[in-house]
Amino acid sequence: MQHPSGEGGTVARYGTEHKEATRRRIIKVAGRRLKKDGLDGSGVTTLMADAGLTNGAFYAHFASKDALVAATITDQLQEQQALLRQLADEPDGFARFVRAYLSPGHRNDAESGCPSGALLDEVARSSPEIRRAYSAGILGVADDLATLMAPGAPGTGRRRALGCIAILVGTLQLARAIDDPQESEAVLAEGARAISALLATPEH
Amino acid sequence: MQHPSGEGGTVARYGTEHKEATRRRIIKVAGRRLKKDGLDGSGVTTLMADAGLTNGAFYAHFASKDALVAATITDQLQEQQALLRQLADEPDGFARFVRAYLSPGHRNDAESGCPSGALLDEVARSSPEIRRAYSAGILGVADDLATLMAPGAPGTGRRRALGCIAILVGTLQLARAIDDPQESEAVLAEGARAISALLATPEH
DNA sequence: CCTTTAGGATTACGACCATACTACAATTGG
DNA sequence: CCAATTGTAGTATGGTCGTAATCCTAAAGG
Repeated sequence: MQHPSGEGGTVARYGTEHKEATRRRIIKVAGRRLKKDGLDGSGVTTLMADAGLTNGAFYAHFASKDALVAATITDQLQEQQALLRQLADEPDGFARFVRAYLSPGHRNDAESGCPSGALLDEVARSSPEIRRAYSAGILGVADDLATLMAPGAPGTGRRRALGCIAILVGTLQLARAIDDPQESEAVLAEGARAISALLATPEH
Repeated sequence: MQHPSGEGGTVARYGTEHKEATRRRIIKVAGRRLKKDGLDGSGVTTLMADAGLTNGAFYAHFASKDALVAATITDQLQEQQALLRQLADEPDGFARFVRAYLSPGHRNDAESGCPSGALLDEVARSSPEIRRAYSAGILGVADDLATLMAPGAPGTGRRRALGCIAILVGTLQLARAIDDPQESEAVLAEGARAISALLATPEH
């Protein structure tokens, strides 16, 4: 294992970015699968098959399933952050975000939707590793959402944004769970009303 | 299977209520276990062991695990309904309910807390049988919560109550997931603010 | 151009746990 | 004391995570 006289060290036989690209592909497809079938409902074999690989290759990329879940949650929340930053450049960005979040389309497509809406109570039961990843990620999301809510005062209102996230997530989950189309859409509408009500109250 | 001449049918050798009592015991302890470890995280063997039985006896009481989960969710939501009815007789029942729901104690004790807060996103991914049980149960809860919110006008405001439930559930889940005591408590406080804001707005 | 070589993937396996089901035994009321 | 009902214990099948040995291939060097 030791190079007796050398410094050169490891020579990259594969292109340096090949492994990293594979890792990213695994994380991306795992995002969809985990949101669709849940953290406990998705097995390593299935997750790898989604990425076009077999189970054995998994542990060359991640130390454990929890490590993949943590990495995936971090990635998902960063993607959501990027979306919020993008909306910050558009007029009525916040209103458009809320409308899309509480839409029947988002309700019916958990696979490509908000990770919090799909997984929040499972995250709460998960290992510290996963909860740490979620906590750091959601605070970042909250900061960008706060900017979107009050473009004039950057850096303030993270906690108000967390309250807004709680409303959005709870509403989405309830609309998904209720097995009655009319009541489900009524829930989405009530969620939008709750957001408006929250915005109408003074900051603190 | 057909009794050729009889009406009397089955003669109960065990006290008629013995099996029913066992069934109820299973459902009660399953409520705690499922909320603690999740729907996917709890196995039939564990659930039966909690009730002091072994796995084999399970299928004398329930047709499948889904059937038990559905029965348990129905029971849990009926228990929540009973709590709300009880609070309706006391002054400031609604405010007290919200305060208890968004308390650190409830956040730290999912096992004996709200079933929606512990299981909502898993319910949304579950079989039609489970979703039906949840839907019927939560609408009952919403009706009683509506009465608690506006004691003067019974029967109205179910949808507003559903909006309130969404806020409570989302807030509780977020507070449980966040791995930072200060931010977690801030989330609980923001949830209470959101409820107040919702109450301050006109009905429709 | 061809061999060497190491990194990455495959297949196979181990130990364990899941649901579902079935004989068999224990219990208990009549 | 009988017999139905309830519970035990064990089985079947499949899925889980994680590990280990084998194979393949792409790149480096002669």
